Amino acid sequence: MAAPLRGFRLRRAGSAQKFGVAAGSLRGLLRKGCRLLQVPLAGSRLCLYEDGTELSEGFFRTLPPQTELVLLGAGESWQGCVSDVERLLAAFHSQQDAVVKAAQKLLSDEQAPRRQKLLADLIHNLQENIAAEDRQEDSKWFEGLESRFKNKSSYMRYSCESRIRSYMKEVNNFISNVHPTARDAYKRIIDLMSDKLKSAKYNGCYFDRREEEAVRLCTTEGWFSCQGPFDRDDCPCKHSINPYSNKESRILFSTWNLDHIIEKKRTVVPELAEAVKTRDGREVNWEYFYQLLFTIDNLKLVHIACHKKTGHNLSCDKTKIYRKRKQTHEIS
DNA sequence: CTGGGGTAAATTATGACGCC
DNA sequence: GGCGTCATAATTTACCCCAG
Repeated sequence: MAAPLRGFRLRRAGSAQKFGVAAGSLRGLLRKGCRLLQVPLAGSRLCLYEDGTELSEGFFRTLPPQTELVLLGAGESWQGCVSDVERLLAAFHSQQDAVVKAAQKLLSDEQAPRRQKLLADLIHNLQENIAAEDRQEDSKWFEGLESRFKNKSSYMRYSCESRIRSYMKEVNNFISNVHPTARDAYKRIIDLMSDKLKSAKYNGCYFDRREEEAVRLCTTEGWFSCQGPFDRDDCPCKHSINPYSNKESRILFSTWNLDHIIEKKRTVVPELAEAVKTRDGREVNWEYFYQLLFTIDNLKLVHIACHKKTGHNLSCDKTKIYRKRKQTHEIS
């Protein structure tokens, strides 16, 4: 059941030359348009010439024939043909590019490290695109990332999830060190923790700027501040970073650590194993250990300079290792 | 054939420890 | 004091598997 063909007027973002193309679906129109205008299909989209609205399959079906469209390649964008604000922004953008180019030219001949750094930082700061969220708005940000990542927030979310997942993996790996008689009980706790983690989506919310303020570690713009060494309340150096701003910041952010205040490997996991081994009829308060391992109750986001790798010499709260006895629980 | 999930190996930095 | 080795902390990368 092929949909009837309808004609449209296509052009590239930079050109006034228009082409007539007929298709019955958005996919078909994209395919034909890309072939005709010699644009790689991957990452290409169509939007209204009028105001830049991007076409979805559903929206496409509502369009009258001969609608004026712009065919965008990966990373290109079209803001629409009219708005004064858009013109102003476009003008500003082209100026900014000129400034960046000039700075880059100066930088290429610069020998003195200090001036090199100043220029590089300037370029770096001008090339931010913090507001952009989707791949097509800021394709540079996504360079080197797998194609499945469609917007910045979901990638940042993913990167947080994988960090947290690796903590769970470490709890798993510790099984071999758990006393044989305690292994089954330890495994049961692993299962409980895994389920809770899954339902919490591996706490990916920490890095996701779209999340509610209460659960994210950044501002709505994506700014993260270093929370300082594990044994201080603040960061003496006032480190901050916005991994959403550009590729370099994104990569740099991966050197920031989620530091366990009470250390995971040296303390929390061994103490959990010990608690399981010597529980002696009591019920291990696995949710306390969950907090210590996977939540910001015990995690600090720190710049690498504030990440002390020395022993923290902290131990778990002994009063929280086991559940209160059943009786007291039932009375309350 | 892509997206989602998982994992093993590689990478980088640093502290701890013993030895000469 | 300097050196090699091992352990620890944290992440990235490439790769595999499975479902739709």
